[in-house]
Amino acid sequence: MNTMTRKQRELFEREQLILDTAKDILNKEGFANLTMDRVAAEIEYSKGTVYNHFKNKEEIISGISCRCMTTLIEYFTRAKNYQGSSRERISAIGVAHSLYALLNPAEVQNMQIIKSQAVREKISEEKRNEVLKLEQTVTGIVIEIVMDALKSGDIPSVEQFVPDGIVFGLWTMGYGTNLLHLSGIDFEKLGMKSPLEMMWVNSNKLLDSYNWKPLSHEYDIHKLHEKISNDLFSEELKQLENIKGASCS
Amino acid sequence: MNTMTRKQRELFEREQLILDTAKDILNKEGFANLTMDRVAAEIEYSKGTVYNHFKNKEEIISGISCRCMTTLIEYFTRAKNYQGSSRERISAIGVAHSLYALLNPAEVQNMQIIKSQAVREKISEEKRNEVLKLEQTVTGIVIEIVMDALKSGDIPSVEQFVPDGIVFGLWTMGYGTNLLHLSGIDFEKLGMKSPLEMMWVNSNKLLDSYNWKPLSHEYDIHKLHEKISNDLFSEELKQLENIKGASCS
DNA sequence: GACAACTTTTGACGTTTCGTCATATTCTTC
DNA sequence: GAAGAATATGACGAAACGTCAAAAGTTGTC
Repeated sequence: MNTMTRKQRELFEREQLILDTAKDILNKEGFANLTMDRVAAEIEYSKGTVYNHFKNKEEIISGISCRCMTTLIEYFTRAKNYQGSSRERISAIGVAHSLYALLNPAEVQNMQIIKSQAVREKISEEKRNEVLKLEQTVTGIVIEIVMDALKSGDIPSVEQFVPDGIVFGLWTMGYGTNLLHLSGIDFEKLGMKSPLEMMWVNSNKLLDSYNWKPLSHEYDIHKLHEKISNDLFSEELKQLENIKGASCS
Repeated sequence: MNTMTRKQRELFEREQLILDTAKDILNKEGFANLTMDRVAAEIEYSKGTVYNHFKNKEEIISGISCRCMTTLIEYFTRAKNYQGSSRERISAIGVAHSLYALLNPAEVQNMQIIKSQAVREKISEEKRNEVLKLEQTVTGIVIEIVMDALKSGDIPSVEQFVPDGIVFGLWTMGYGTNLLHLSGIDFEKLGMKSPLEMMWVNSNKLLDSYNWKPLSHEYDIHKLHEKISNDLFSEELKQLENIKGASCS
């Protein structure tokens, strides 16, 4: 039995339709072309109806962002549950992040938009907390892995603030990488490795410097990356191939 | 003799006035209240005149951002010219970044805004390149220090892509930290160190992992932080004290 | 199935802001 | 001081936002 009445279901589905439509416009035509009238026209309801669902444009953005983060959380959860050493599991988080960024470049941008003050300041307390909570879920997953590593002794617990330091380090590198990715610099042309590759190397170095065993010189980090990709994200890898293939032809 | 005519000087000064005014509004009342009419009223010129200087609102933001980056570049240059080991000089970059973020919290936000797609897509090619060029100046300074360290042997040049990796790592951590700083999470309340402190620790760990001598266990990183602050940024430290004092009373 | 009470949808409307442009004003030069 | 160039002005049209009274639809009751 469904817990929702038909009415509620309809409402919920329309909400998704609005988000889908808005996301489409956003991806295809950019933030400037995302207007309430446009969304209303596209879903073939009146503007008032759209406003019944979302108090303003910014809350639609927020809604899109939340759905994006839900996908990310799904990836991260898979990584957390990876069968392997704690170091492999935290590495899987890195792989998850990369794959997510590659598969959903537009979503990475969206998550950027919602972080800008202009959008943030127009969103209701409630919605802001929703985003915050999802963000905490994400960091929560990472913290769990770090805690496991501390308990099992894979990380020596000599220093204080180790978990925070590691999570903070990975978090900042991840977001910074996304930001750089959007900044319009073509790294390959400058003779640099791709941002995601550099991030993979650097986050491994960071983990090493926290003495998270086994240290990366004891194995091949690129092979591990491949192994995790295949083990956990084979489906996503295929999708990626399709996208790449399509954009080349 | 001045190279500009009086007319040009007036124009230039008005441009600065517009930027000052806009920055004030932005800081005090947020992005939403920054309107062209408002700026025009405040500087006591007509809207058309404002549009003579800046093609649209976004270009004003861009202008503010450029001025902010110029300040940052000044700080970074001071750090680069610090008399000491290469490791101390790169550390000075970290100190410069922290101090900058503490002294100009609003500017950090502004630089965030300009990175958002919504603003970016409305800025002319020309202005976008101006920002890009400043950004390259910033990274250029850091790269110079890394190169010096490689030449002097402070970093062993075993691996390829070392300079890019280091710059990329510091860059992403820096921007990520700024982002986190704005995200509205109160770290102290969560029992964590402040973002800037965590960044300081993590970036030192990153430098260690690239084997940048002397490694941080050979000295006290917190004392070094203090020393650099006093040597290079005593004026800025005083300003900081004033701000803190004011906000407590 | 008729009626009342309640919910949802609609789109016209007032408001704000943007960015333009014809006109007015000021400045420069001869 | 007049002609011509440069600059400033603010009224104006267009585009979006967000609201709200009225219309349409739904549900429950007799």
